[in-house]
Order: sequence, then C-alpha cells, then structure tokens
Amino acid sequence: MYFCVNKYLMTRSEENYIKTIFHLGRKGTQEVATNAIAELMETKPSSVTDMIKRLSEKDLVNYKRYQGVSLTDLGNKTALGIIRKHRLWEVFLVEKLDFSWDEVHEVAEQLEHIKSDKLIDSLDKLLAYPKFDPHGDPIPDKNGGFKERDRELLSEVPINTGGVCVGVKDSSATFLKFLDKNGIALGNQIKVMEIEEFDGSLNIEIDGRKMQISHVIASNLYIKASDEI
Amino acid sequence: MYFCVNKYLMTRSEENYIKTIFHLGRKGTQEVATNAIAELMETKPSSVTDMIKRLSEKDLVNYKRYQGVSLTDLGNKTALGIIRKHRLWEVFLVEKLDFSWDEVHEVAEQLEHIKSDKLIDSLDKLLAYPKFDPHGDPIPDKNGGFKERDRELLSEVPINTGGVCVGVKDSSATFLKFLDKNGIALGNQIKVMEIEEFDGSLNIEIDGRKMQISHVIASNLYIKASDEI
DNA sequence: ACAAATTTTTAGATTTGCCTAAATTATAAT
DNA sequence: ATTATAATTTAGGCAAATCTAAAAATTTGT
Repeated sequence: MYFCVNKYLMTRSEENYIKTIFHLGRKGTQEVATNAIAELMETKPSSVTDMIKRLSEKDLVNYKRYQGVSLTDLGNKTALGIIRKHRLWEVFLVEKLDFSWDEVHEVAEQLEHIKSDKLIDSLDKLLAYPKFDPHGDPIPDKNGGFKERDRELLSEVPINTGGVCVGVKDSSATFLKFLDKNGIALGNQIKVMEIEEFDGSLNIEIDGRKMQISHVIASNLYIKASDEI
Repeated sequence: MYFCVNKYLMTRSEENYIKTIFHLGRKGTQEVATNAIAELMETKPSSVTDMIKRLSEKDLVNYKRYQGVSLTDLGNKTALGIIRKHRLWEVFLVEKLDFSWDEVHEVAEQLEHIKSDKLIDSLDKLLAYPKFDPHGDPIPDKNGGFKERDRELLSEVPINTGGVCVGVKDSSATFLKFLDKNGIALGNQIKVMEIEEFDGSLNIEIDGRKMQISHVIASNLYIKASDEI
C-alpha cells in the first residue's frame, strides 16, 4: 500500500472498531480478544472477525488467527484522532451548548466521525486548546500526543489524605447523574476522613461538606494531590 | 403506520434523497423526475427508483410509477429539518470557527445528519437564532416555518436602482471565491449604473467603488431594496 | 398516429456490515 | 494426556445502497 494516509476513506463502523480496540488495548495485556470487542460493541464475535480481517487488509491492526488483535502504528494514530475529536466535541457541548456531562457522550459518538481537519483544529482553538474533557480524560493533540494525568482512585488513598477530583473512571450517564445529585463534580476538594471496615464505604469531606460514599463510588472517582485541573 | 415520528430512523442516504427532492421540487413544476434526482446526486436513475420505493413505503414521498415523485407532508417536514440543521451549522462554521463562505458546504453536508434535537436547538441559541445562512438563504425555525426573503436578482433590476446584497443564487465554491476576490460580500450596497447593450454586462457601484461585472455574475446575486440583512 | 427517442423501471450482481449455525482451534480440568 | 469447555473462525444468508444491462412505459417528431 503506497502513500495511504487512510483517515478519509474509513467507514463509521471501521472507526468504531478501531476505537474499541484502542480502549481495550489500554487496560489489560497486549492482544485484544475477539469476544471482548464483540461484547463492548454489542455485536457477534463472527462479525468482529469479519471486520478485523478488513482492518488487517488496511494495515490498521495486527492479526493472526485465534491470537487476538492489536493496533498497528497507523491504527493507533487513527484511534487517537477519533478520540481527540470525541473529547473536543464533548468539551464544546458542555462549554458552549450547556450540555451536562451525562448528556455529551451520545452526541459526541456521532460528531467524532465528521471528517474535516480544519473543523477540528478550529474547534480546538475556539475552546482554547483544552487538555481534558468533561470527565477528566486527556485530549490528544493534533499529532496524537497526550499524557495520562497522574491520578489515583479515591478508593486507593489512605485516610486523612485527599486532593482535587480530576476525573471519573465510569462515565456512564447513571453514575454521572448520581454525582450531580450528590453535588460531586470535577474540581471539588475531597479528603478521606474514615474508611468503614465492614463494607469499605468512606466518610469524606468534599469542599468542606461531610458525606458518606460507598466503595464502588470511591473506586470510580479520580483525585490528584496537586490543585491542577 | 401508527405514531411514527420517523426522523430518528432515517439513514443518511434517505435524508440526502429527501433533501434533493425538496430542492428540485421548489423550482419547476410539481413532480420531480427520476433523472433529475439522479443527475443532482451523481447516481444512476435505477438507484433513484430503488430508493424512491423505499421512501414511498415510509410515507415520505408520493410515488406513482413513471410519474415522478413529490414529498408528502412528512417528507416536507423532514426536509426542512435537515435544511435547518445544514444552514445553522453553516452559520456556526463562519461565525464561530472562521470558515469562509466557500468552505462551509462540504462540512455542513456531514453535520446536517447528526441526530439530536437538543444539539440543534442549543446551537440555534448560541448563534442568537439567525434567520439566514452565510449565502443569504433562510433558516427554517424549529417547526419548519420560514419565509423566502423578498429579493431580486441583480440582473433583473433597472438602471439607477440598487440595494443591499442579501444572497447568492449559485453558492458553489468557485463563484464564492470569485466574489471574495472581487470584494463582493453580503451586506454590500450595490447600485446598477449602466447595462452594456452588447453582452449584458453591468457597470455597478458597490460600497462606493465602481466595477464591471458580467451578466452571469449579476444573475447570481440577490439584492434587496431595503437595508435589512 | 405511429415510429423513434427518451425516461423510467426491472432484473440480477456487488459491497459493506451484520447475522446464525456449524466447524475449528485453544485452553482448562481431571 | 486426553477430554471438556470456551473462544474463534468459516460458511452461508440477509438488508441497504449501489451498479449495469435490458425491458417497459412515456413523450416527441413528423
């Protein structure tokens, strides 16, 4: 394949597969399982195999039968491009169109497939080159570069320590709405006061206010010691 | 068909057909010809027939074999919804992202298919409820209501009259770039000074500056006597 | 009015992306 | 190590949206 910049000849479906493989590849070992992709995409393993073959043809993934898949450099770059678009659109929706953070995902899933370099770069500029999306996830730059922020799950820090809430692990609408209802948002100062032996629930102080949260909640909130946001 | 709000189950292709039929239906007689659709969409008549049948099933068009098509009320409403989105996105691109008016069409063609009522209504609000797009075409409101602005082609007005440039008939990139190059934009005050007998070219005064334009140019510029913009 | 030209439709094939059911390969258990 | 189980792939099919080639209907010209 000669000078194939790719990118503009990818279908929506191909892009979604690449994105999914990227996300699954992050956490866990190296190769991504067909079943895992199928489950996350709510499709059948056989469909995944079909698509993987096509992506392999296009040099976006490394594939050996029965061995799982991984992204090639091209595939990785492609994934980062899509994620950049998704997260920038999320920022746009929240900052400019007053969406709440539990409403952005669905629409961003559509907007991330719009093809126009100028569009996304101008959007980036309009938003003043944001580094993180509304859920605290980092936004890759033009060249795909981004660094995962140094952060910890609230469930992992010892008693009497704390920091600023900088992100969520689970960004489902259900969880985000729960956080809204309980007045928990990015930027809040959180300190762990006590951890319940029995069920692992935490007594925390959040922006001065005391409350109790379950272990599950704590294990989906990221905090950072510094006051960077 | 019961309570079929439609709209959210339309494919991109179906939407494009509906839009094309709408545009062709405006100018000209009643029924739109298969060939005309095929030509405008750069596809084959047989493909058009196929799609028309599908649209007819969904009650978006009235179709009788060999008799051409027309939009149903539902089809019309659908078309207006798509056009509303297209034109609002165009305004956004120009106003917020510094696109020039010859760059917006291609991207808006993609953005117009994004499905989210909240998105488009918020965008409308962000842009302060614009009534016209960057080419002077009217933007339908939420309910599909819009009125064609009262305007005339520059080529049709008599000598010594004029008005504000409020729109273009041809909004191809080629024409728009030509206008840019010659300093012609919406909002300019234009007055016809003289019409050349020989080739129909016009001597005009535009914002105080004198210039000559061909008949073809004049027949693609809309002006309005009042100073409404 | 009737043949010729044009327009439109049908028939059959292709590609993408998905499915089910069956076969194959890998992994786990005893 | 061999069997049972789980994961993956193949085979064959389907729907959307397109195409080409051929047939049918309509319109036009004289």
